[in-house]
Formats: sequence, C-alpha cells, structure tokens
Amino acid sequence: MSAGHTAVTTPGASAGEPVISCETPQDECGVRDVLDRLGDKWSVYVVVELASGVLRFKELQRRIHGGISQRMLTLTVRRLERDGLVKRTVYPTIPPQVEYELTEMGHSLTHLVKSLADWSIAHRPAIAEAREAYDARPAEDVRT
Amino acid sequence: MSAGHTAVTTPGASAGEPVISCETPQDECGVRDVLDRLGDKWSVYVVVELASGVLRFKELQRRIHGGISQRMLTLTVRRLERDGLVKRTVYPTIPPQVEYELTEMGHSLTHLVKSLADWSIAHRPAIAEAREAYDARPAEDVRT
DNA sequence: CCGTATCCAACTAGATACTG
DNA sequence: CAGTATCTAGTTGGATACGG
Repeated sequence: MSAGHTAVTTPGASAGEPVISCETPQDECGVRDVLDRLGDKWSVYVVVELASGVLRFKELQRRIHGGISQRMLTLTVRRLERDGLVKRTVYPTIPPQVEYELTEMGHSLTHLVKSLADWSIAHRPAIAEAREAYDARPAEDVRT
Repeated sequence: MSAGHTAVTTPGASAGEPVISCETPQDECGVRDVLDRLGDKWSVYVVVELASGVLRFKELQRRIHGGISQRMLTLTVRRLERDGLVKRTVYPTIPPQVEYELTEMGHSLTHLVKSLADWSIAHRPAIAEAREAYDARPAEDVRT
C-alpha cells in the first residue's frame, strides 16, 4: 500500500460511482506491471508448472504442452527470476543440473492465476455466446 | 464450472502439494483466455475508465493517459464488445454519437483488475529490489 | 464525431545450429 | 543437460490520411 491508491465499490450496479480510481492513472495503479509479466505467452504456464514443485529445465520444458522452445523457456524463466518470482539453482555437476522453483512471492502469484482461471471458466460460455452473436450479425447492426 | 478443473492448496508452503491442477493443461484451465483479453496494451485501461460510468469515444480517448490512438481504441473496444464485456450504443445523430459502458460481465472483471492492482502494489517494492539485485550481479554469479 | 484504410516500426516467438 | 547465437516470420502498435 505504498504506491497509488485503489478503491472499489460494488460493481453490480451499472455505473455512476467509481469502481477503481488511481492517483497515478498513467500506470493504472500498477496493473500494467503484473500484466506485462503475465501477458506474454509462456510465463503463466511456467508459474503453473512450478506451483506444484521444483523442476529441472528439461522437465519443465516437457511439461509445458504447447511445446515451448529452449529459447523461449530460457527467456521466460530469466524474466521470472529477475523479478524475484522464481529461484534458479545451479549444481555445477557433469552434466550440468539446474533447478527452478517458485519463491514465496511467486507462490503468492498463483492465487491471482487461480482467480483468473476461475473467472475465465465461469464466464467462458457467456463469452463464447457473445462472440457468436457478434460475429453472426449483418454488419450494419450497430443501432441502439 | 463446466470446462477444466482447478484446485489449490495453501501456497505459502515451498512446494510439494499441487497448487493448481488442470484436466486440460494445454489451455491452462483457460487462464490464457483472460490473459489474451487483458494482456494487450490497452484493454485494462479501457475497462478501468469505463468502470466509473458511460463514456463517449472521444472522452474515453482523452481519459486514457498513455495517449491511445484512434485506431487502437477502436480495436480495443471492438474486441471488448465482441467478448460481451462492453456495450456499444450508437445514436444516429449528426454528428454521430457513440457511448460505451461495461456490461455486467465487464463489471465483474473489474474485481480481477483490482486483485491484480493490489498484488502489484503490494509486491512492487520487492520486485524492484529483486531486479536491482539481479542486474547488479557480476554475470557469473549463478552458483547455488 | 467516429470511425476505417494503409503503411511502417518494434517486439515476440519459432526453428535451427552451436557451446560448456 | 542447459543453455547461447542467429535468422526469420508473425503480430502488435503508432502515424497518418481519408470517409460517412
């Protein structure tokens, strides 16, 4: 609670009262920070996989189903490590062995990821429906 | 609760127990859906501004401080409209007038945005510290 | 006023090859 | 095993000009 101010009221009401307000609107109360971290293609996958325990590089790569390349996995874990969300441990053995695990802060992020997942699952049908309705309309259907 | 299964345990513990598990790991319990929607540069800003009420196109553009272009604002509100998060109302007047507002679903999203903001604000100092520590190290400091 | 169309710059990500 | 280097393709976003 040091930077920026955030306030909410019940969002069920259509509009009128402020739901989110920031003293520094430029950086959106800092939401942008998290989004930049989670918005890329692979970070969330890595966090989710590491949520259940320590993993080595190759094992981590195998578990990510989309088929992440070595390069992208390296970039992703490096970013997460730099932000203090992932701890990287190198054992100078032959062959080399590197282990990755979430830090405390990284684990706290899994809460957010779960919230996102829950919201997504809950609203997926509604979103799919909205998309179909939108895509199916005659293109001049933009009146009130 | 129709697609995918999600489960959590307390994430304070270092590791071991599953924190998040999915039956369809490929799409990460659907987190990817939300992230794709919120991960772009402007969606969150639009949602935040609309959270406090109905706005016209130009007014919306003015309120977004990063200086969003007409093009990007159009693309962003169209995506949000297509997903059923934003309602677009056209008054066929001269000059034309278009109003944007959050739908119920859109308002429920502001909860998530607030969670993201809170987490970001709470951990921003720790992240900044981690980055400095990471950037300041001698580049061969990768031992245990 | 509210867009759409076009062009262009920047960034992201994949494939591949090579190293300690 | 765990990367790094390089090259290339695809996507995103900004600037600008024009249309209803």
